Amino acid sequence: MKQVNLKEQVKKLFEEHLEIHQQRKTKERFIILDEIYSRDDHFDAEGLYAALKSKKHQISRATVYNTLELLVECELVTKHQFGNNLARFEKSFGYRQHDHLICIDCNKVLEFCDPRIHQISTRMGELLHFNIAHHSLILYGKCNGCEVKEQLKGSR
Amino acid sequence: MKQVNLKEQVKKLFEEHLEIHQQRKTKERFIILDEIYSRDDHFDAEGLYAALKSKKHQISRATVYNTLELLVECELVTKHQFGNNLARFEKSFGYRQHDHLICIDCNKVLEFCDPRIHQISTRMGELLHFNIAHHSLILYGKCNGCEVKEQLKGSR
DNA sequence: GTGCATGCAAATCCTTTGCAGTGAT
DNA sequence: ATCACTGCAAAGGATTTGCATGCAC
Repeated sequence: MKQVNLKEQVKKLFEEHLEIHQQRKTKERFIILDEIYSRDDHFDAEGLYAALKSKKHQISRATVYNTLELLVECELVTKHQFGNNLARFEKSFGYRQHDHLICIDCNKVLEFCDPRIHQISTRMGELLHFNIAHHSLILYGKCNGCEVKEQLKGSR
Repeated sequence: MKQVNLKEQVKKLFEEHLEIHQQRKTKERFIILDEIYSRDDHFDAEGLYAALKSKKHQISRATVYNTLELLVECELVTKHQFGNNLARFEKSFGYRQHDHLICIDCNKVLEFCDPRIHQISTRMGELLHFNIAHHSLILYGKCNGCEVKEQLKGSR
């Protein structure tokens, strides 16, 4: 039942955020939030739109973009730019802060944590007089599978 | 005369790269390389195109994009995605590897170095069986100036 | 009822592509 | 002389915007 509780929690948080900012609690917004917290990947706006459509929800692209922005603002969703110019998103409530590792061949995304990143962030903020809000660390490389595939191709 | 030597060095490196890959040494390519190594900022493709135009060089956008890609391939230029979906570039030969700190209000870019990032990169590569090629670490925050400005606005 | 949010389509921004002409090899 | 590279303009993909309609308040 952990899933259910998580969804209820984020829904409550979203409602609070909307109330505080005097924004409306439309059904579209909650359908989108629910869909995002049903997924477990790094999706893009178009993919989310398609998923909603396939579930017979008539929600426009504009609303998808609009709601994603709202959810990023209230920190229930995180936005990433993984190299290509296509924004990717992931749910962010209830998960430990983490960073990403991406395969430059197959685009597979892995996650990892390292406390040193937070240390670096804090230290550099102090040193350079910046009030750090968040960060993005992406390691680009080739995953084992793609590495092997390439070697096979090379030796042909 | 350090500048001149640097420009000569990168020109030589670019020529070698072109020869090895059997690509042509066109004057446009060298004009673009020279312009990039005359700058000292994080520019975008359009800005580079505009700079060339203002210097009376008739170089098309297509060639600018094409050459940037070439220069990224031979590692004379680095490409970044700083949040928004607009690629930014900087010269990368002769400079220590570094990461970036960006003001989310005024877009100011600062640079910093921390050896721990390389350690993290190596460690995670081993742990997750990735052959890491490069990384991107961006710290987002507010610079002192913007921070002060905001406080003034708040207390009005 | 008021006016914010939606849906739709058009507009915009950045980047890539197709193609005819040019110039490096 | 060949054919990779260029310039141009059109296409493309992601995102934003304008406006009429709908619905949360």
